[in-house]
Amino acid sequence: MFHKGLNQKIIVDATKALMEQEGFPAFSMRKLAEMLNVKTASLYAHIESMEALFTEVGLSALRDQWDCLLSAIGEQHGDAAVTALAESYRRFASEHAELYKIIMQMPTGNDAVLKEAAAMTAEPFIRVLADYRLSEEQKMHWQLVLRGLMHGFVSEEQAGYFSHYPVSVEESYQIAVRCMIDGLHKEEGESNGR
Amino acid sequence: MFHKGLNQKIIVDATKALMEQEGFPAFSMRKLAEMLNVKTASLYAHIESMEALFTEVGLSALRDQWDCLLSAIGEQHGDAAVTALAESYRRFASEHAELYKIIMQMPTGNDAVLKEAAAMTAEPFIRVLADYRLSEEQKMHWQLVLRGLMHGFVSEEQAGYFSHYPVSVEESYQIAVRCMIDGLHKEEGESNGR
DNA sequence: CTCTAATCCTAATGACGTTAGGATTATTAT
DNA sequence: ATAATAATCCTAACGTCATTAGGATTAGAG
Repeated sequence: MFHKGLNQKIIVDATKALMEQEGFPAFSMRKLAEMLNVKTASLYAHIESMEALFTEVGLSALRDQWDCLLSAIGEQHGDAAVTALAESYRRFASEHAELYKIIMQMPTGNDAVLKEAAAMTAEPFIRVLADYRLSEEQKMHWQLVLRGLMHGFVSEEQAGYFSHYPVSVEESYQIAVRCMIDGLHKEEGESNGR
Repeated sequence: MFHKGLNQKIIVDATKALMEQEGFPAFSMRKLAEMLNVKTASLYAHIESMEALFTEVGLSALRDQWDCLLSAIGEQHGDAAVTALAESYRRFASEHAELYKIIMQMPTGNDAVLKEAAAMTAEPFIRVLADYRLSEEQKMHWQLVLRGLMHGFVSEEQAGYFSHYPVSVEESYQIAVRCMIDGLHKEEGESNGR
């Protein structure tokens, strides 16, 4: 049985499926090859290394996240758009916890990949902040602030540090997001788009 | 050469040193054994497994963090205490980036360990929030909010997602912390320690 | 001074990622 | 149609990894 029609896209998609199913730490080239009814060595005709594969998987997952966030924002603007972004950000991360881990582990090392990943991550936040009367520099700051908050919340939650708390984590998240929105308005008021 | 006086504390300390020096992913039992002038197998007389070792290392790192944060807060109160906590949180994470990764990777699985880790992580935040006129439930929410923000910021920074930005990340962090403090005061005003 | 328990070693196992080189099939040029 | 070329997948092997079993050596208790 030769020429089974293997290619990079098939391998990347299978890797994503395997990781979502068994978890990121349990992944191995052997299991991936078994899943594709192929010997492990055959994979190396289409990918350079496992690390390179992880990069491709990360970029693919990042595109999934990008789609999810942008479609959640839709045609909304201002506070509603921020709220929608925050809600969909947390939902994507919890529904694709393993892929989310890869996204966060990916950019170490390769600078070109880092820039592509950073741009894709930033876009939904840039879009949502466009409606606020802030300078470009302020928007940049608030982009980092929003991303930090959302990622941090999701990350602590996934690590398990927020379990066993006698309060609704969902509600905590909403408090945080509302706090950010208040902060955005305060900043708008203090310096009218200087 | 027998009976070299190996014990768990020595192994844990050496692991921390090795990780801080060469990074978390580069760690191996071989290197650890070499560092201690011992064969790899000998380590297993004092630790159950590598994962168990990681747990001990994580708890030890968490104690280091606990010391660092509490001494930074010192006798300060209110907004000054929150600011000091935020500043020291970010500093500890950047000075001990590899240990910080372990802290965040540790609690998966073992529930007893998770509770100990969660309690130790929470304490500095609980102390800082004690000065605000808020209900216990509100304090709980804001503890999660503050932790989420600080961790998220630090984590994105370490992953590399905040590099190549034409603004001072330090300043972004201060904006975020000030926003949180404003939020705390607003919450105090709306419901006087209900 | 002997017995026991702890300590450390040698040796081996199985899983892992990765590479080299050969066999087989598809594609292209004649 | 057929020969030359390229792509695809395989077998086999290597070195590294964490981990375990069992034996040799040493320290401390009776």
